[in-house]
Amino acid sequence: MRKSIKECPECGSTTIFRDEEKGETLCKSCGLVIEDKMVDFSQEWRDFEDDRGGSRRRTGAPSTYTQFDQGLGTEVGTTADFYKLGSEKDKNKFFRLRKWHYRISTAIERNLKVALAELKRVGSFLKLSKNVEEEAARIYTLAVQKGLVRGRSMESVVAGALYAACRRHEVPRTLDEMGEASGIEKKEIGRTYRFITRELEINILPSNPADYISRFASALNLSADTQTRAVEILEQARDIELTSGRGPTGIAAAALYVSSLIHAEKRTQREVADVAGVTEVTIRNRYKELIKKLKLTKEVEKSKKK
DNA sequence: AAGACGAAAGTGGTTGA
DNA sequence: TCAACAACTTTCGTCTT
Repeated sequence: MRKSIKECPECGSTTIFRDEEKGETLCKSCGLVIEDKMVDFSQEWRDFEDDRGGSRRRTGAPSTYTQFDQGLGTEVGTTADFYKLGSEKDKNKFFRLRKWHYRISTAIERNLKVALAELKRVGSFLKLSKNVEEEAARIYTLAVQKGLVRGRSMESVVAGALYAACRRHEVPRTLDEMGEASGIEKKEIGRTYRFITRELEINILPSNPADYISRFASALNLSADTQTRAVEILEQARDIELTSGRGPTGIAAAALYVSSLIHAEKRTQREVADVAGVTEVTIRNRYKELIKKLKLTKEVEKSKKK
């Protein structure tokens, strides 16, 4: 959750008013809109918890973040307001604020329009669900409002937001895949990803190797049995703390490799390495650890003889 | 001949002084 | 801010099937 502003940056007074309904934070003494298009953190309009309906606060269609301004816009005052102002000083201030607000909001809108198109493109390339795209769009919007795009390419922030959204929804894509889809170098995506999650205080659980299994397995045409076995192996590995500190894709790949040996559906290290985006060497290292620590040697030998 | 294995050197990121 | 460090990669030679 974001910090609330205490003083008006324009006039320094402390008469900050947060209008939840309009989604704006403004200064009552000079009228500056400090922040608009706030994110509504209140109750969702859907409510599956119980039937009382008391917590169902919002009605109507949910606003969407994949629409560039969520169908809402703001403007500072109108000319009618202008004649209520007395002094020359106030009038000048009025115009200045109006002008700046206009510039800022149109800039943001232009940016979002382009960025969200890019986001949808990359999202559909990666076959991401609508939910994930929404989440990514929300993250991106926040990033723009906080001015985090400055000094970074828009595309890389889009990619970072998508990556973060994937992680939150536990449908991880690797940085390599994200890079391929967006045309941004993976280290750049990693950097912006880390930057925006830190700045926006989004905390993300370290990704779970098991989340990768099904995708890798289907890329390798492995049976469901092999897949579930791989997940079991991962669980055992996690219990003896083999997984912490290691790259999740490497572990997932090794577990899948071992499992493929046990189920006599052998894939070469090369093949597994390619779909997982790691090298054979990493698979070998993880594989050795798994075999040794989990005492799987027997099982592998057994199925070899068949 | 292809795949598996392992050693050695290099890379990018994290951490702690 | 810099150096130490762990994880991972690249490269390459050797062994196994």
